Amino acid sequence: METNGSGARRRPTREEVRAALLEAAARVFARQGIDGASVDDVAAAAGFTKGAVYSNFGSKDGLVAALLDAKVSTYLVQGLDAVADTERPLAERARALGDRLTAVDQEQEDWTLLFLELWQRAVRSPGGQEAFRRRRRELHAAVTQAVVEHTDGAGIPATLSPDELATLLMALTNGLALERLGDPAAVPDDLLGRVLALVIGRAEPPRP
Amino acid sequence: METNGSGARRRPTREEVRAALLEAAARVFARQGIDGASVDDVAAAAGFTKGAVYSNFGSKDGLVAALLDAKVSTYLVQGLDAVADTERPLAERARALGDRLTAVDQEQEDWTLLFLELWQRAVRSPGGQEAFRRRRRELHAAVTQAVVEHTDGAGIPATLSPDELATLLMALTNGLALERLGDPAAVPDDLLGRVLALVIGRAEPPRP
DNA sequence: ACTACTCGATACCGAACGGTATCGAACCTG
DNA sequence: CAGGTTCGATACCGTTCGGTATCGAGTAGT
Repeated sequence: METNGSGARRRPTREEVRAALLEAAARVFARQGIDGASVDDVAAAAGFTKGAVYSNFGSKDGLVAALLDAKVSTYLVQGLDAVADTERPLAERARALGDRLTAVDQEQEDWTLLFLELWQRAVRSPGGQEAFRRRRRELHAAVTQAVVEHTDGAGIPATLSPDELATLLMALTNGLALERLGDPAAVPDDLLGRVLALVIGRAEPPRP
Repeated sequence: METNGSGARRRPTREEVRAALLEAAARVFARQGIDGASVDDVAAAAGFTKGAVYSNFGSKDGLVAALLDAKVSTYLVQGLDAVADTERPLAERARALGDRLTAVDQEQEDWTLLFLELWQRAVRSPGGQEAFRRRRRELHAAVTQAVVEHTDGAGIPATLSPDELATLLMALTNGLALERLGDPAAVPDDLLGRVLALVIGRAEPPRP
């Protein structure tokens, strides 16, 4: 099974190679852009050569698709986890959610940039549009359900359905991330949370 | 290309050529992406060849920069014009503004896509970052001032400063446009207007 | 230990692109 | 009409990149 230890050179597992390539792709693509980075660049950043990429992913598009899959699922998990604790009052929960999403955006810095580019590619490519929209709907549905569970019975404004609230939440998160990309200082850390609390807790008076 | 009334072949003005190239660039870049479209493609779409582009803009980046300038100013004019009429009540004005911005996004369809790509480029390029941030601040300042003028004395929530309201407005517009890009049906036309009215007119009760 | 197989490394190809040098026709000027 | 200038058309170059065919070291089965 393994000729590990001292002396013998071990060949990395296929999974190890895959993971290393994906991680390198995320870094390099985010920094240089997907079109701006060559397959050689990505492979080299992972300590391999082109051959490894084509052996594992078939094409550059295959690598991009795999990266999209990995990242989107990560995003969904993060989002759901952020709204997991159903203990505190609603407005406070909204504020916590905003802070959490903001923190995610900030710690992953250039991931936003890559996310935008993946979005563009998906919209532009004829085949990818369908798959992307399916993923998008899944995420939307998950967020909507979470919204329903959290706001059930609470005094949220009737002007916004849970469905629309989910859309608003996603749009706001992405929009603020975009804004922060252009000018990090222009977007306070707690802005998202305050806006969410404002929209959600409309029935309650503001407590300074 | 065109024959004049007197029978002689007329050469188009330099300004005509410039305008035609910019218009073609907006179309072609939006559809194929900036990196995805060659200088030949753009020139051909305008009825010219590469030579015209390099004679007028010096480089592909020069063309992109000129296009950015033209489009951003258009955007600002549209936005300011949308909030121009200061007659109607505030909430109603907010709703009208939302509808107007939404309409702009919809009629220019793939402009959003191009806008995103320009944004990316600006953030990524070392020199462009500064110029882009300057433009961004100008736009933000203009929007902030408009917000101050419109909400002066009205009962807007103290949780959001005019500055933050401007950021929120821009982020929301872009975020919803992004969302609509992925799934046009998921974003109702009047959502932006309703949310704005909700945030702005927090003091007033909702009128169905 | 021999053999068959896996899979990344290497060398290479054809195409596409940005950019440039040059050419020639359309326009000024006198 | 003549000479000069502008400016887009054309041909061409160097480079880069995605993709492929092939090779060879490491691995597993017997």
